[in-house]
Amino acid sequence: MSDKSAKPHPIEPRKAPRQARSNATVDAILEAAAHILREEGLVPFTTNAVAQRAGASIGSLYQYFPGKDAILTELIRRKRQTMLDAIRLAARETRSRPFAEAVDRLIAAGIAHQLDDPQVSRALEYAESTLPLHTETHELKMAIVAEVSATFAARGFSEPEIAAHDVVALTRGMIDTAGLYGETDASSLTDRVRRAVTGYLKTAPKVSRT
Amino acid sequence: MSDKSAKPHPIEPRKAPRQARSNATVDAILEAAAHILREEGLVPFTTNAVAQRAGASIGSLYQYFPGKDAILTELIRRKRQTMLDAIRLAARETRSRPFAEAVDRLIAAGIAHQLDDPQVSRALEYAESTLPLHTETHELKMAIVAEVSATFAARGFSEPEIAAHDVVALTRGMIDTAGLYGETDASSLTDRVRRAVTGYLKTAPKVSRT
DNA sequence: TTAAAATGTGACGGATTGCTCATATTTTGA
DNA sequence: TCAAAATATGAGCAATCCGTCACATTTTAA
Repeated sequence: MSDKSAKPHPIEPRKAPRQARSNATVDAILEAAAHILREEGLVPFTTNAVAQRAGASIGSLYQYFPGKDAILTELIRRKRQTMLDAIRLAARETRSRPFAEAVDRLIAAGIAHQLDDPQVSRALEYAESTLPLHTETHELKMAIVAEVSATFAARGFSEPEIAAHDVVALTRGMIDTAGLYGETDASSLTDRVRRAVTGYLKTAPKVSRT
Repeated sequence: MSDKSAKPHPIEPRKAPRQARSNATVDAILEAAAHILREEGLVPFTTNAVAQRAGASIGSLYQYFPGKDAILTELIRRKRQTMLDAIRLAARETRSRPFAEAVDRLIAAGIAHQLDDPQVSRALEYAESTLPLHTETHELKMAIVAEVSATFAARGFSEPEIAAHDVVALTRGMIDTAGLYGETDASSLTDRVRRAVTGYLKTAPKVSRT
């Protein structure tokens, strides 16, 4: 009856490390966090466990993070930034290359993001849905769609945003499934994803040349 | 140092209810479990919370389930059975219908499964990855692929398993993303998924008619 | 009717988790 | 050099959570 449901755990970091030593501590904490997510998952992911694994004291941990959710948030933000950078790089480096190559590079960026550390990715993915990060999530998706969309628009597709949205979604689906099955052959996966994307794009409307 | 990582929580139900009363209790527990997953997620999902919400005592709960994981497992199994039934029905009812209609029906079954109760679906999806259910997961995927594959084979595709695998994966990706965005317009989603599937299938090899 | 089986109850003990705080150590900057 | 700022420590408390167990109630079936 009471609002037990709302658990507004703080998300933002407490204070930024100012010295090299504390910087190392924060890094160690984040690495330990990723390690636990990778090896044991979200359930045994506790502040005490993270601190211990990081070789730091709980006190130190709480100096920089107000709780486990803040650690997860930081992990998510870093991973996202990495992927977005890769996608932007791929898009920009293939501006004047053949379309097929541009598509390949974008797919490769997405695959790298998910296939690298799939356990951690999956855990963070679910964690994200329980965190108040929806605004950021939306912004990220928008940024990704914007990049892909620009690439499509430059090649004459008339509804680049929709195409980008759907291409990203179906690519994600295939990549996730592959990760689930423990597929490690990126080239085979790339090949099949390319076929799906290409097939889909053939049905997408193009700007009519009058 | 010790193997704290392995937490082999029991998964199988303890005993089956024999009377109508206990049957109702088990149902209430499962409904309460779904409710908590839907409203609060995996973190506040505790045995005590489930029992309280179900209007049963913890003692009763532990009479039928050895722990929270067993409840999640049962939830997953029931949901899966429902979806598989729907897919089989769709496949069988469209055996002698136009191919486009068969594809639509299969897509609709998948969409219904995910768009109905997306919060619960997401929670169960992550939970599944932490449970020793991989064998069952694989069997389910095989069963689904088998149905879709049979449909494809009957229409002359020469690599129906691969096509089915990829179509299921990309469909899942689009549906999941839609669920994430809170899309509720099933018709729009169906339309876009159909375009993706159709586009992909156009690149799939067909049996050559000699 | 009645004994056995099935079912339901919830207080509670042991274990875990989140997190603080008083205190110790290191680094900085003047 | 040395006081202030930054950083690190970990015992320990409050708040859960899990899960059992002794006992009460209901249902079954002979």
